[in-house]
Amino acid sequence: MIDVDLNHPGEFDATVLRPIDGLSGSLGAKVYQSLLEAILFLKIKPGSIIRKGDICEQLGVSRSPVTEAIARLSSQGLVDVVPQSGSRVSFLSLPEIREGSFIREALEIAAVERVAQVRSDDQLARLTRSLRLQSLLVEDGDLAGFHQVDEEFHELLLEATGFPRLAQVMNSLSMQISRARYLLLPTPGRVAETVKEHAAIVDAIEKKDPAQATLAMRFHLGQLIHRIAPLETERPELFGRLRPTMQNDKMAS
Amino acid sequence: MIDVDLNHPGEFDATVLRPIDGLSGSLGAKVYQSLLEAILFLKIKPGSIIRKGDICEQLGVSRSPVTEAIARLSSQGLVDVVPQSGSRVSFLSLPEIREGSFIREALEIAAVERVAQVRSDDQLARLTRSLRLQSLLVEDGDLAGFHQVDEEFHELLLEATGFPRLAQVMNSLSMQISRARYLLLPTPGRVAETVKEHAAIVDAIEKKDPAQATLAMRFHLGQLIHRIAPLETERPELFGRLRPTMQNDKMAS
DNA sequence: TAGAGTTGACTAGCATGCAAGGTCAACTAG
DNA sequence: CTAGTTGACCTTGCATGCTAGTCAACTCTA
Repeated sequence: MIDVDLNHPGEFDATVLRPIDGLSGSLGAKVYQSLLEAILFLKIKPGSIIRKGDICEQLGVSRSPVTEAIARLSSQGLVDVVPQSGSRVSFLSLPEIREGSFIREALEIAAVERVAQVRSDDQLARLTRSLRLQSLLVEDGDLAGFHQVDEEFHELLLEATGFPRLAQVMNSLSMQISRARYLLLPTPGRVAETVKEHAAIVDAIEKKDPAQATLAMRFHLGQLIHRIAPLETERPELFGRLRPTMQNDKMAS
Repeated sequence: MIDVDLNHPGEFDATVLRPIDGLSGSLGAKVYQSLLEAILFLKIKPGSIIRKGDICEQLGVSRSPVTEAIARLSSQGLVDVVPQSGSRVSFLSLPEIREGSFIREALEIAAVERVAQVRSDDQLARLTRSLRLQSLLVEDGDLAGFHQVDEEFHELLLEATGFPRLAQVMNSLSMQISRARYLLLPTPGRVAETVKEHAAIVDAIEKKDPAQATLAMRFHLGQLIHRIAPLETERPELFGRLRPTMQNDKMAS
């Protein structure tokens, strides 16, 4: 009776939303950040129905900023909203994750290819420093810290292209991946390999060898999808059983 | 006196917005489409101040759907909105256009590389057909029609990857480019070259030669930025004199 | 008993009133 | 005449009442 039926996913536990007090920006932006964090860290399970009214009550705001935030999440594919009916956190979808990986690969490879050509010594130094920090964290077994620095490393690479918005774009495009990635507890063995792969990338950048950098990055990113794919059978409840009804949103960005 | 001062850009001419009657989706979606068209086709000039109240009046809707539409346009960089002050259509910015071109190049090159490997005969046939159509339109001197088919050709390529959202993503990312591209009246000489470049891409895809396809696409896309760059001096009024105050929108996607 | 039709409760979307903040111009003081 | 100040107007952002559409449960009928 209390058993969870996926067709009737219980309303999400109310207390998972971070209060918006410490956040910056407009109310809508605060609500967005709070919801985004909850969804990315899977504090709200894929498939959960979200009621605007509940969120209003929890966060102590009216429906306007909540609507704004949900619209944004919807445009990023994290929330499916059915007009006049309801909204739910989107399921994970392996096809969509593959597509996201393809896009991410395309952008990061192009970025690293460019960086290998135009890098400054200062940028190289920053990458090398990040690399040393990664080794340190691995030795200490600080997996959470490593995950953080790992993301920063990729951001550093993207910013080194001289295109400031590139990192933002990548971030908003690969949120599906971020969510899946959160499921992959980093293992000591894997992080060591990751550092090696990062080192290969930095090495190629140092030598200003675009072709080599491209190869290293391609290999590195290829690892991720191989680790994500098994999740579909391991955690089927996070993936929609049937393809999420990809309705053609006329307003889709 | 009637002369336009860029610091006081007159409100945009009211009649440029297509009525929302013939459009589909929610009211917000309709307003979005109407505004998007007006901005992309430069019916509203960059730098123009847009007042939600005016738009409400013109389209006969309330502020809610207009706000929704503008929020969306803002997230795509087509509108700059200053809280409690006003909104304006963003200026063109060569750095941003370069960044957009970089992203577009990365994605289209990756796409064509993949298509050259996994294409079906049917997909190749569609591309070839588009190519023939292009030649036809060039012979007829139908430049407007060519522009349309040109865009469809690139969409066709992206869809051939098997990633349905890729074309959408590209579209929303390269709206700055679309706007700049609209300024480049296609010339008979240029379209002929374009067809040749397209033919080179299709040829490589036919031979399933990813490396060649990549090169051909890279060359093809490289032409665009070379033609856009001079616009900054030819049409300075469309580019912000000072860098648009890229405020760090906390909600930026 | 099974199925179709109806009804009711719930949702998101829309309209509109209100408040907070910013801009600009006129006015005042030096 | 110029610089600083102040105040009114105008904008967006937020709150809230209302509308319409959807889904599910229930009832009536075959």
